[in-house]
Amino acid sequence: MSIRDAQRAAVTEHLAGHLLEHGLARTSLRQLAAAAGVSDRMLLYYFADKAEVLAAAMARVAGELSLRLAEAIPDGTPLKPAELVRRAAAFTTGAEMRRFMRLWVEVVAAAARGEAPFPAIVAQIMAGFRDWVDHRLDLPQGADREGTAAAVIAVIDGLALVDICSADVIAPRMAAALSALLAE
Amino acid sequence: MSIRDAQRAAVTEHLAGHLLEHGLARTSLRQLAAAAGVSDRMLLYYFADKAEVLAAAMARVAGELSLRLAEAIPDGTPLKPAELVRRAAAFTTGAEMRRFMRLWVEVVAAAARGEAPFPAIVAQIMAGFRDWVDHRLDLPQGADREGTAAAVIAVIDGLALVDICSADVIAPRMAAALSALLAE
DNA sequence: CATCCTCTGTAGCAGTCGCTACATGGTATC
DNA sequence: GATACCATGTAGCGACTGCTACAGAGGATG
Repeated sequence: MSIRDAQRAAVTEHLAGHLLEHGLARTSLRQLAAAAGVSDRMLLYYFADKAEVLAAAMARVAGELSLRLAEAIPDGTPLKPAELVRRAAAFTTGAEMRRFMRLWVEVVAAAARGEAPFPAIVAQIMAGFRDWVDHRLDLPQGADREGTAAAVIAVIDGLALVDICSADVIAPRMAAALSALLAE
Repeated sequence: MSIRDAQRAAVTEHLAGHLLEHGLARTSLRQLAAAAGVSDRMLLYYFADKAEVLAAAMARVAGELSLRLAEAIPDGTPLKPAELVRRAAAFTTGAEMRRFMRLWVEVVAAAARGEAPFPAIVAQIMAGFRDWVDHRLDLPQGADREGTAAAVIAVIDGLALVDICSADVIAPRMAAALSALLAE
């Protein structure tokens, strides 16, 4: 592996950490470079442009997220939707996962604004979510798997959205109340 | 009313429309001024600074949103949480309300980023949502009203979040699947 | 008529943005 | 040793950002 490739990997890791810590708040090239401990000039030597920088960092974040999701709820035994929502909600509202979810909401908003490279990133991560849910969903024949998977994701993401804009810690109470609302 | 106040009101209305149409994508002072049909110089004559411009426009949007919510589901007879979610979801995923919800998600993300004046705006709108839900919620004694209200809001917002980053129209299927997941 | 205040256009400031031209030291290859 | 390429720093470009200084037009008031 060339020096360039090694640096590229190291920088990507630092940037992923920076994004998880600060969200999309400090993402000018100069700020990203400072966070990664290199010059902005070198950032654009390792990557073609800013979009590629962010795409690489977000791909890394998505990889970590994917690992944790798979680890938190293995795909051995399918779960009824309500139970899947309960367990996923308990996981994603946990202290460690909040920064992932917060960044995710910010990235979705950036994608909605059409800001490159976020639309493509969001499409990819969202496909990953759908797969994750689909592999863990126990649904009767004839049910709308795709619609149900989307609904499960919506509930999880909704909890994150409300969580990041609430001053006090409301997530556990939301999750509990939600659990009571679900069938079975 | 002075010319300044009249212009201020007219400009605010144009800006609210601009935000609803384009989200937070085109919100530099010069772009906002062009959308309102005035010069950027005048925008800063009518308002103190950019934060006040956005705050005024968002207040107007919030007012419209509030009117429509109150109109869509009057607060005469309280509803069970599941039924409230169903009816609210059916309303907010409608074609006309999507732009409101999309803007809302973007504003929440901006607030999460700490970008003035969005944190204050989000706190205010969120309080309005909580009130709206609270006045329409039929809950047994002893239940966690605040937590349940937050959960209802989370579900609604989650549908919006998934909706704005989905290429095809998935909202109705999500809403239907969600309805099936809810108790009763 | 003189003076003041409200309104508005012109021009531009200082800062940040993404990105690039250029030079240079080092290393590998011939 | 000559040549070519990799890696990196310096410096800065042009565009855009939020915002402001200044001047002038026009009407109201003395």
